[in-house]
Amino acid sequence: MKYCRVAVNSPFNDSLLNYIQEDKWGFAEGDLVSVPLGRRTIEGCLLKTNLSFLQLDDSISEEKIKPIEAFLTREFKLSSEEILFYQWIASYYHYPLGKLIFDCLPRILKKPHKLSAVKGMGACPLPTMTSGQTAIWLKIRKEIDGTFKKFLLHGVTGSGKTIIYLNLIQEMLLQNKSVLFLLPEINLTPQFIQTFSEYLKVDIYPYNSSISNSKKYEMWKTLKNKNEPSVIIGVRSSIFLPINNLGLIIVDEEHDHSFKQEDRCPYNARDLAIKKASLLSVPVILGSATPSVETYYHFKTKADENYFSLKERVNQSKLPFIELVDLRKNKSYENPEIWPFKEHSIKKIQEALAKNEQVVVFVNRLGYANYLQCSACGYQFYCPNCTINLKYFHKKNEIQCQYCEYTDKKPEICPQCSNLNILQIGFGTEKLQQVLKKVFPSKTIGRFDRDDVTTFKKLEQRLDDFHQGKIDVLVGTQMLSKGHNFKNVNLVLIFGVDLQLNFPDFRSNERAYQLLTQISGRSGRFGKDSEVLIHTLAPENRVYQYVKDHDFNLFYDDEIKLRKMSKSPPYSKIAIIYVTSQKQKDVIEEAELMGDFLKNLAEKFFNDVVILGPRTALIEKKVNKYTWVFMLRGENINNLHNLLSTMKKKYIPTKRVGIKIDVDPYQIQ
DNA sequence: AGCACGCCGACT
DNA sequence: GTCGGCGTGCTC
Repeated sequence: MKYCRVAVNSPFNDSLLNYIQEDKWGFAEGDLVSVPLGRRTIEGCLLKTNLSFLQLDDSISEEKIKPIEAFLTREFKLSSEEILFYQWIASYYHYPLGKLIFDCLPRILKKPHKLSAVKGMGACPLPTMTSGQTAIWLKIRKEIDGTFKKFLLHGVTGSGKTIIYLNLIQEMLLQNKSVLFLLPEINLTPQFIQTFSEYLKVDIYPYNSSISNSKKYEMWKTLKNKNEPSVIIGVRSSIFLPINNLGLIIVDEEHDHSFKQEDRCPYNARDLAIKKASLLSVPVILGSATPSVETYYHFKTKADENYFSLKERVNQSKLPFIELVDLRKNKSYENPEIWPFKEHSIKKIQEALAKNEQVVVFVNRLGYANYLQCSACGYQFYCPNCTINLKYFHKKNEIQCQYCEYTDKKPEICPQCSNLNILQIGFGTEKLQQVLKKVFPSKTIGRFDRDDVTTFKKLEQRLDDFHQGKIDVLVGTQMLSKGHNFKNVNLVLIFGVDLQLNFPDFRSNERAYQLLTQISGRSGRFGKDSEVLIHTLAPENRVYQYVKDHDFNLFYDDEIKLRKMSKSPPYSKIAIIYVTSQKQKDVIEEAELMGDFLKNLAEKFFNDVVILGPRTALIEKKVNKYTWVFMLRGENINNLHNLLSTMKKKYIPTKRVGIKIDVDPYQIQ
């Protein structure tokens, strides 16, 4: 009897099960099959075939093993490189291999669909580069020789990183190799599709959540076999696309947290890009105006020769002048009509609009008021399903939870003391938009957040309207901050970053610095004197000063000292364990037991690993599920990994709780 | 993760 | 009686 090892789409036994391999099928490694599990049939991928019973490493009795049922498809299978890639990810993130594979693959379809790529025109010759750009291009070009190498392109906002990418991509295409271009969010796709198709004469494939499953499936099949070079512009999940003749991976905005997947397997696509490049022996280029502290540290201490920086903007434009608007001053007179704007900020907007320029207003919060509170008794309106305040939306006249579906009508009276005066605390995009509408009734004030821009189509439309000047002031969240090239914006206003700085997390300074620099970068990209107004209650905070001075190095030097002192990454590795259940009692009990187990294990075998917790998650209850967390920090990566795998193998929960491991977490929830 | 089984209280 | 909520055990 022949057996095989199958990674199945079920968490049972860490997704690795054994099945009988009947000769009639002609199965091989990488084949996608359907297998029986209990009373149902699930998907599986063959990892090892032609094994004898003795070669199965599990202790399992022979009579339990059932035969594989059939092929899922015969027109698609995983290559050995893909399996190696998935195996590495599964072990690094402590996630079941079979679950990972079927999380990543598109749904296998029976009937084929038509796939259309964007046909690159290649009509224009590449724009001439500045001497700085040329120098970097020549150096990287010389280094790209079909081996694994990584490069960091650190160029200030508006320094023209894209032109360098374009030249390198063209170089690859001439060698008949394809290029994978990763960007953090779907938002940036239209812009890059447009630029790339203008200059490159190849098929360009966008890959993101707006692509239907059938298109995704066709893309996987096509790219697996395609010999002509092409360019794929994709979000994080495109790192799994099997590209036949891949020659280069570019990760633009490498610092961006959108590369980190939070649900299912919590991978970071930037780190996977580096891993994939090394497995395939191809170069990888990371680009950013605000590199992550860890990336920068790596290049500065280990690969300085592959670090390249662009310190000047192109188009004769200068970096914007940054003014810190102190919200604490002039407490004596606040104009309630324009709150939270200051007279000064309104005047600045007025001046910009008078010059027929456009303005971007950033606030990292949705809605009208962040929460409501009774002025008499202090009662706050909480979500019944989550430990969070309900947000107030003015136009809908509702209070809403941001984690679950819960909504209620705006209360007119305090349910606790019947007081009629309910205060609106904090502000979001809707509020700023409304204030500006009142102040500038003849202007168009647009909004750009996930409350207002719900589909990719609307997103394209809204951006297009702004580019064409149909919107004068655009008020938006994070969505607005990344990589956009607005030609007529020379004034940007920023609100609410103080909150980010107060986040209890070792990355809060870094996040705030990146956010401020990126949004500021939307101002004055096309050769004018430009300005940014940052509204803050803490202008003396050093992060604001570094942003004001456009000084990455000072920020970094300061931050890396803090990291060293607190033994945070890059001086250590971090993992988080989340314990969840509908029952608070179960979560606490289980977390206590797991804590004892982990601390005991660390003490005996992994001395350098520090275990913090258990404590409640930042938001303890979300959609009626309670979460408690541990943070594990170790200087030796192997010890941290061994501790996690030992826990997974040996620890038997006494309660029915969910356990999730997050290696290299981005934010500690 | 599903799915079944079996135990219990509530409802006509 | 029997419907359904949920605790528990099992799946190569």
